[in-house]
Amino acid sequence: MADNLTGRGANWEARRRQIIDTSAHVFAQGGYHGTGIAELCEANDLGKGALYHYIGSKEALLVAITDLVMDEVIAGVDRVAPGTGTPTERLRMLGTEYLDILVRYPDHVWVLLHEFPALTGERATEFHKRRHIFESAVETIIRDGVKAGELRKVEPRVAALAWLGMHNHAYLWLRPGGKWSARDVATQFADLFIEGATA
Amino acid sequence: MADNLTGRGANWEARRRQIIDTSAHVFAQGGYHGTGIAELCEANDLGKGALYHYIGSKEALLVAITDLVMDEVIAGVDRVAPGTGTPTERLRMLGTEYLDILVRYPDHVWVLLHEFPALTGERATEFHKRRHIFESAVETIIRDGVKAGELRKVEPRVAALAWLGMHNHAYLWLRPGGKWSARDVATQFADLFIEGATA
DNA sequence: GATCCGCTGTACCGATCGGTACAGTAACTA
DNA sequence: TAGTTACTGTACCGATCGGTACAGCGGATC
Repeated sequence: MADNLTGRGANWEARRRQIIDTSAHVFAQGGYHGTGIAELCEANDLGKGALYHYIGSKEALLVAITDLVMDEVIAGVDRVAPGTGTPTERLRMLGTEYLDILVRYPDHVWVLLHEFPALTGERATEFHKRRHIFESAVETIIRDGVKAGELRKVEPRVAALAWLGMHNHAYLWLRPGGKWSARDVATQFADLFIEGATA
Repeated sequence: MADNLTGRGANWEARRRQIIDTSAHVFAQGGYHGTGIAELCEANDLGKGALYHYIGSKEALLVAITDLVMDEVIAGVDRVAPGTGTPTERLRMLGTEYLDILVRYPDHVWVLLHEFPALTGERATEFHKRRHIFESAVETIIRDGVKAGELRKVEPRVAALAWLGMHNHAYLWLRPGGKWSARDVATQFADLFIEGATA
């Protein structure tokens, strides 16, 4: 009997995941278009035949990398649903969740944020849909904060973009085992965003 | 007699600049590695011979695009030198300067922020040197603000990275003729960063 | 009118691009 | 042991890559 839907064994799944992770690292170094199939083969210590047996195509590999991150992001958004605290509390939680993903998957996130324009067709629309879920979650929380009188009358869209910019940008410098932990930085970001930097 | 140092006429200079701008737009659409020379030729309505007469090489074109932006950024930093106001005033000024550049050169900035890892050798080191000038200018202003008691005891490096993230990220959505002007957004960003979002 | 020179298109280069075909191989099953 | 199946390396595909060589063009200069 088939023990999964793909018709492939568990080994296949595990090896595929391994290839995705390794390739994410290579893409993060040289970029998607800048990295050739030959380079991926070498990094994964595989021939082209074997590689394509697992990945299907170069773009499918890119999709797998981005999906991995977006799955986590969407799960994070769900965990910070309405009713799990005040708007500012939820904003703090979401920031922590997001930076945690960023530290756990630095290469995958790098690829996601840098190369998503290379996605085509429905892969692209699917990605944009999920990104919109995340971004509008932030905006909605801020809007709720303003409505509740917890935040002053900021422009929710601009404030959300500021928040997203602060956090997204961390993919360039926040590293596991670095000087600051994801939790540290998330707290400092939240303090800055909510309280400001004024003495 | 030679009327300039390059030995090329003024027409050459003007046409070159035009090619740089057009190519920046193409790169911003398809990425540096994702765009072929043939595509650049078509966009500029030029043969390969003519194109190379002006640009020298593909990477030289990338350098020209990034230099154009960095020249402006460094000039902006110089204009906000110490003694031109309090730290918070200078931070507001720098934000306005930066977002203004971002709106005036949306394509060039896109290329800069996305493709600078493609720079090699001393072109790369030169770029990093100039980027460091900008980033440490932000950090120094914040440090001065804390020292002067104008800002609370934030971690200057993290706060600077938050500030840079907010502003850098705007290259993805801030557009000339869009809903918000660079000045509007700069003010809102500065208010958020300095005063926070709390009511 | 001859000469010169900035500029331009065309033809071409070797290398690499992403991807496919297929023959093998090793391990497991009947 | 015969057959099956998942896996893998090799050879190869046409297309495109970034870049070069060069002949020719037109307009300015003498």
